[in-house]
Amino acid sequence: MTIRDIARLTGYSVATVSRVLNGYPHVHPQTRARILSVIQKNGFQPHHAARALATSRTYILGLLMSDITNPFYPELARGVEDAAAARGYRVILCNTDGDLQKERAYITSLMRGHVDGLIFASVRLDDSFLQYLVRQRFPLVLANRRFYGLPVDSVAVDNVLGAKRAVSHLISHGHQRIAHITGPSYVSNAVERLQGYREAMEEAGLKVRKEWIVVGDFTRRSGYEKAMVLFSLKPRPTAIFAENDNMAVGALGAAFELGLRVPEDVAIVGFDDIDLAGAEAIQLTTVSQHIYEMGEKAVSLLLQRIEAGDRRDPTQVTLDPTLIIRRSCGCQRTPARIPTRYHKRRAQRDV
Amino acid sequence: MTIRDIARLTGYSVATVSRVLNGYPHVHPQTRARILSVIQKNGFQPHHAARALATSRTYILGLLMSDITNPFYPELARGVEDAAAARGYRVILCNTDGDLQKERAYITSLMRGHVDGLIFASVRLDDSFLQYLVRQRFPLVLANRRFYGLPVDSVAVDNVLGAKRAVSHLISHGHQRIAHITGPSYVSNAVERLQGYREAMEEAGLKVRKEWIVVGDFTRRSGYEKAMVLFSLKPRPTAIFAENDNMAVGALGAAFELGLRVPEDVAIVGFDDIDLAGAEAIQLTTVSQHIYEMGEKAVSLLLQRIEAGDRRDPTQVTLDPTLIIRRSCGCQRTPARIPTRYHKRRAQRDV
DNA sequence: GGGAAAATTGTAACCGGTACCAATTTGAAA
DNA sequence: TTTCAAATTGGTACCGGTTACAATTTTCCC
Repeated sequence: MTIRDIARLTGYSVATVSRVLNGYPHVHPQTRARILSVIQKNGFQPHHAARALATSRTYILGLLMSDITNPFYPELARGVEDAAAARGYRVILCNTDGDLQKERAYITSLMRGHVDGLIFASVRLDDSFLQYLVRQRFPLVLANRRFYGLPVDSVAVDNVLGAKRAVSHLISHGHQRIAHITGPSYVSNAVERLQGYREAMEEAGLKVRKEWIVVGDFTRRSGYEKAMVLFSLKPRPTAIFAENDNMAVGALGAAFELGLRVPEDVAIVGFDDIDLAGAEAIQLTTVSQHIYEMGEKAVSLLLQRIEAGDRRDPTQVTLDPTLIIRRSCGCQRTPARIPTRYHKRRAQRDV
Repeated sequence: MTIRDIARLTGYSVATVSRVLNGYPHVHPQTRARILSVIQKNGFQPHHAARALATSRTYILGLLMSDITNPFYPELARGVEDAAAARGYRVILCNTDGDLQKERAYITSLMRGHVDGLIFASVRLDDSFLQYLVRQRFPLVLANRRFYGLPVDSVAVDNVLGAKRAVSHLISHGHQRIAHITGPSYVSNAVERLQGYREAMEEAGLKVRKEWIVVGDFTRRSGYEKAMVLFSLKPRPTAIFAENDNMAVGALGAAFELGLRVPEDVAIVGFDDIDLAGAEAIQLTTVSQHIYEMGEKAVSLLLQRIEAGDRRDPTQVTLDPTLIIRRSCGCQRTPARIPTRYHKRRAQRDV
């Protein structure tokens, strides 16, 4: 069933049918009604590829991320997908594992008649290739990553401010030995959050011992391992600020394993506010970077770029980080355990 | 830069260039070399939409799921994406929120020249529409869901067996009052897992009290709430088998909030083995349904269907559920806490 | 050297829409 | 009634590939 079939069935030309399909003016209401009813009756749908070829618009966006399995991304992807769907766009998902080869392969393949624009979520990508893309004027936007000195749209939180808020909160709880799990130095987020940590400490007149700063890689595993290192320090830090929730949850696990109570023995604060952070069993205090909104915003920037082309100046959107207070910082205590006596009794009854 | 440009630059015809692009035989090695070098030099990439229109193959798959934010799906999506990418396919992500309208809208739009096939991950979809799709012979496969009586490819675990293994394990720990958080009865997984629970109890000669079976909706929140209900029962169940990890984690939170130790006061077992279940802070014993492999398998079934058409009989792949033993079932104890004395000392030094 | 088969290459008609331009019809003013 | 602009509709050349078929060249064997 093609547009020509509809033309034949209705007795009109393909041009008129096309006009009806696209809601153009200069079509007699009666004609429109007749054609629409035939379209309806036959369940006709315009062919995507044909339309894309003719208009050179696919209404598909490409979303590149390192790994959807990392709990940060599903929420971003959801924000992107919802915003895209609301404006008639579909989303192609690409996992690159932070592998430059994969990134480039995806990009070059997607650029040619595949997608109308690309969203790079915390993508690595060397300067030269990104520069090349920008010069090509292919619509793209960076999310959760900055690239200074290049005229490109981007969305990210104010990382320095977010980190400062987290650390200041810990300080307000009376903590002085605050350790920090940072990320690889080639990630702009890591650098900025580390800076925020330093500034907050300095402004409070606290000095930072260098063994308090350990480098993770944003995985839960690395958070666990690095926290283990921190917990072996003497004197032990009384609080940890981890640069993402993943690592904070790992640190939580390390504390648990050592029998340290959170927040009584050690306070922990994360960054991101992934969904899990709010779980009753976790209750992680963290800095929200409004991941979902970041996804939405990335789409709206991208669509502006697609529709307005390079008549627009590149804009850098900065989201305001907000501290989400839960249990792990010390604002709420750990629930008391049911006394052992009670358990003994119950156990006896069981037998 | 089109194929005609390459033809002009090399002096050959578009047909020959096309043959080179597609690696067809009957091209002189020298010709191939020359054309390839020109393609290389100009960074030519064939236009996706044009190729799709000509061949009526898009090399895109559609993946429908309720919500990528649900921790079950990212891993599935990753399995799908990896398997697809390995065979030259891209994946379009669709969040339907289990909304039948959205599902149908996505499907009808994607079917026309958009994707070569669809993967329905635990999709609701009424019988009639699914039947219609099957009759249309559009390539599709069901993942994490069965549809009995319809000739359609599908992948799923053996839910009954998985549930039995989970419950039997709890029984082997000496539990007798084992409660169960099930899912909505319109979900085939829920029905089957509930059946497995019943069978395991029955085979062990344990009777099931009806208040031990509570209905959740697979969200963490519902796991939390239903566990709270279970914990208020007298006598309190000594173990809970939740039908997915999400709800099990919710139950963990409820236990924590009431000061109940897991596994000493209450054992908890989940289903799925999402990534989080292995976190040190959670350590959830669960039944793995090999989510990643499920995604891979779904793709391989779908591609077979796409390539072989209806010459293939529909196949139902059943994955073997394996019990992943961690802490929450009672095989490992909760680490002892560092004595309070020690904390006091530390606190004094702090001031 | 002749002739058939195989190898190589070219021509042009699709695929299913869109959109420019022209043709025709309609409506209103003159 | 004539005239002209606006409204409506049709014809057809694209978009950028693929591929059936034809044409040409080369290879091989007797």
